[in-house]
Amino acid sequence: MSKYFLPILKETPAEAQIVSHRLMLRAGMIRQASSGIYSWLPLGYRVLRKIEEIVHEEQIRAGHNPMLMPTLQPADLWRESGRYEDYGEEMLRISDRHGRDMLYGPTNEELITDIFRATVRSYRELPLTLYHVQWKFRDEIRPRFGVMRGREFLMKDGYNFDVDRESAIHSYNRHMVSYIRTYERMGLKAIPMRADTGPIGGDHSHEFLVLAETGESAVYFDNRILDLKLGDRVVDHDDRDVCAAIMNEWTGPYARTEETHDPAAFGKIPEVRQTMSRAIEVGQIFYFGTKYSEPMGATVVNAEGRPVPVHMGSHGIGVSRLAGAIIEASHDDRGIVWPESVTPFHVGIVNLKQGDGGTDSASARIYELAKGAGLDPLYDDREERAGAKFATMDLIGLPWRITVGPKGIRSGIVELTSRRTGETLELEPEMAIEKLRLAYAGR
RNA sequence: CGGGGCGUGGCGCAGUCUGGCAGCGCGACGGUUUUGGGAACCGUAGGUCGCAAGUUCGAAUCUUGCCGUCCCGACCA
Repeated sequence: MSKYFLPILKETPAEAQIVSHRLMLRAGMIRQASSGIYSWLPLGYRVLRKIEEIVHEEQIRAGHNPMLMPTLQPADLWRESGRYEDYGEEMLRISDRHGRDMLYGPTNEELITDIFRATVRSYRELPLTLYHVQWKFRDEIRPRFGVMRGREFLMKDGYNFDVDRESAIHSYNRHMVSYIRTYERMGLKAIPMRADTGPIGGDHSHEFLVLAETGESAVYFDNRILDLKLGDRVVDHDDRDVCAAIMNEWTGPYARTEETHDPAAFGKIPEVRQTMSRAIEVGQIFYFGTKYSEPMGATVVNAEGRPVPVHMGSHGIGVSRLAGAIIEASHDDRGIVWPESVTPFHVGIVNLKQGDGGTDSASARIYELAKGAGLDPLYDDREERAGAKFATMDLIGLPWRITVGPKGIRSGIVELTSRRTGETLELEPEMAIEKLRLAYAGR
């Protein structure tokens, strides 16, 4: 820690209104550059990358192709789809030195469709799903809540291309499955809810919402949906029936946002299961048919040899927003409580008596043992009192802490403490590392 | 865009009404004593008081304009 950049704040910055924003600032994860635009400091950047990595793994598992498109796009493509005017003030428009109209991409349907139409000719090259994780800019009227509603934000956005509606619906269902697993892995209970389609358009859409007091959306649902779990279920993402069954399982119980809420249908649920809450939107999937492929001429030749516009869908996960959403869902009065899967470090090592030969060498050895076991440790080797070190560890929310004290180390014992439960075990260092290795296995 | 705040050292704030040496707490740095839940003492550094113009002998303070930022509303894949 003496070599790390971790600017902890004892006092809460005045501008932060919600708990995730306060904790991210206090834990030195982010720093505001301007309204709705943030720098990700080393600790925050670690979390952001872990979230992004889980997103990638689950996309690739579902058979989707990672790529990277630019943030700056030519305006002409957007004129072609008709959205250059439609998108309005929320789109940041820029011109280059030659006076060409450019824009900072708020989404990528136009660009991906342009790539597709230039390269794909036959239905035999379908189905195809391309995605990337890239920074977006939407010039919100009023950014707020830190990274939860920023203007610049990191988003995974994907686009599927299918020969007909039936295939595209399978792509939709497959995305539902991959998204459910993605959120589960982050320790979140994200509920798919029927959604409005907004300016992206289309007639088939679900949003994924994480329950949180501070959420911007009011939601209504049958609490049976909270019991659903994908867990370790092995899923063949190419199997239409399997994906459709999971889709039906998760969209069976009533779950709607304010915008699509149907009080009559909600009223038919047994009263004890009727639940109202606030929630944070962390993703959305759409099927929009030929909305972009028709005006932009993205066609393939079908099995009968005739050109047909491809059926498309798009899907988004708010990667940077998730960092905030996870904190909203997992914190206590002392600080953040990271799920094992996204924690910036696996274990914090607290040397209670810095400068004591016994604790110094034991702490250094445990640090090396942890690294040898494939773990990321953070060693608090600062000349601070124990209380300050504990408070820092609690604030930054690492799931585990190893405490190295002079009394214990004389008999070769350290303490392994869970951030979530506070439970403490007294163990030899090797045993503590072994327990951690098992706790993180598969994450 | 409408309404309401705020802008003074890294952070949190007082000082502005009523013009007169730019302050407090935390943090940082150095030293000493400490070390099992945010230590104590001594010392040090750090400020174009958001920017510009104006009024005045004199402006953080008054006037005007601008900028930034936060909150409520409208907006929001």
